[in-house]
Amino acid sequence: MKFDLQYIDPKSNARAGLITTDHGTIETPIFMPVGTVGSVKAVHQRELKEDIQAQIILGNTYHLYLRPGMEIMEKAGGLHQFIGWDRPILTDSGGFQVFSLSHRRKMEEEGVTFHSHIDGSKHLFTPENVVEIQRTIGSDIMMALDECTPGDADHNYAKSSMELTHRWLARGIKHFDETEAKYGHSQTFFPIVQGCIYRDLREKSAEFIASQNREGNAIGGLAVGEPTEKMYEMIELVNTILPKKKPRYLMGVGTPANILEGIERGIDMFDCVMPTRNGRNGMLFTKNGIMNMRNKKWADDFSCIDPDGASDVDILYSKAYLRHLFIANELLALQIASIHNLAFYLWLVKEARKHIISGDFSSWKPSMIKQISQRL
RNA sequence: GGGCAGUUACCAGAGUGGCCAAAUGGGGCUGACUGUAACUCAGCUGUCUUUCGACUUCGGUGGUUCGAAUCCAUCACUGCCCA
Repeated sequence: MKFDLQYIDPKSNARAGLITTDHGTIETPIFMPVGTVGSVKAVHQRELKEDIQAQIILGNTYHLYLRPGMEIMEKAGGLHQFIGWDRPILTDSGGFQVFSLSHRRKMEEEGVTFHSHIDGSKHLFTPENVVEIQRTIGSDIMMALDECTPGDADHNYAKSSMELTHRWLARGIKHFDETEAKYGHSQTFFPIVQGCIYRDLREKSAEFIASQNREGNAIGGLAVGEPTEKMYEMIELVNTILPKKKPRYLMGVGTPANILEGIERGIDMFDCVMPTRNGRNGMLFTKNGIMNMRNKKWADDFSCIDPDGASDVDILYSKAYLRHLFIANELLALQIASIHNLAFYLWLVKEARKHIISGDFSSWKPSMIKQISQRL
């Protein structure tokens, strides 16, 4: 993997760059659609490429390990082959599942023991076997096993959780460096900053992560219940420490506004389930604000979904029709909403990149945030 | 013409003397959703009131009773069966 930092906004920490992988180049800042189980829910690969213009998507170690399992994954020749996607893939390590399925797990020095949400069977993730699994998946960018510290953790818990994440990281890196990619394309390994909302911990974690000298770095444990302002404060702090010449990935974030604020603070990569999940639940993000498509007010609004929309579905279908599809529980509603929202997210980061390059990001951002935050 | 069953909120449908403004589903309205156990979840859905609460309801009318959606009479309507 290679990162070229192309432009830095004169008035903020926003940057534009290029990440090059064996599966192609990614223009940053970028939003990465989440395809947990090897599918961006309700969206075809063709739509991902043509309508949404996704440059990289996510997969998830935890989910793919449980199903279809690594035997099938290896026989398939890796995730790219398996799902018919020839662009880059990033895989999360399962650290977030350790957090979100917390009532079914046990953290230990060795790793995390958890029960499958599918059949209840017991499994162990270690920093090493998670690297192994991601070797088998064949993701271009793999993530270290971490504990995603809850946003309301106290300092003591956050500190020991962070220290465990750091010890796991050392083991993960060692294993990564001792093993090889399986399918002929190269892989890289990102460590993850933790530390909850505590400045001293975030600083310490960012320094430790930076010292590992990997090709890119991630910030985790944010947007997990802490106040939004705290999140911005932590991003700002961590990015003063993480190296400028390497991509920075803010994990799991967020709303369109969160993303612009993140870009301003020097983040290059984002992923979030929000455009797809909220889309499936009837919420549309547009340049002019947020719409709940189940609301009655759209029932006889025959104007197109979004006249300024970034994808064909925005012009092809009316608000009234999309509302009808949601109320009638039709699958097409989920497809249209997912395509629209993802296309909007990708449009937003592309637009941000343009303004970084043209040098007026700082004046463009606040007006954009104001516009997209309205409720329609 | 005779017999039987039924009529409950937007719909379906429980409730068969007080704990009933009335279960449950559906439908409707409004929210929530941030490294996806999520086409999910929550609230509201007779009227008035911010709440407490008050008021009007269970086909119509008239009774019985301290008290009726629930019991009785009668009328209307619906379904099924027999002529």
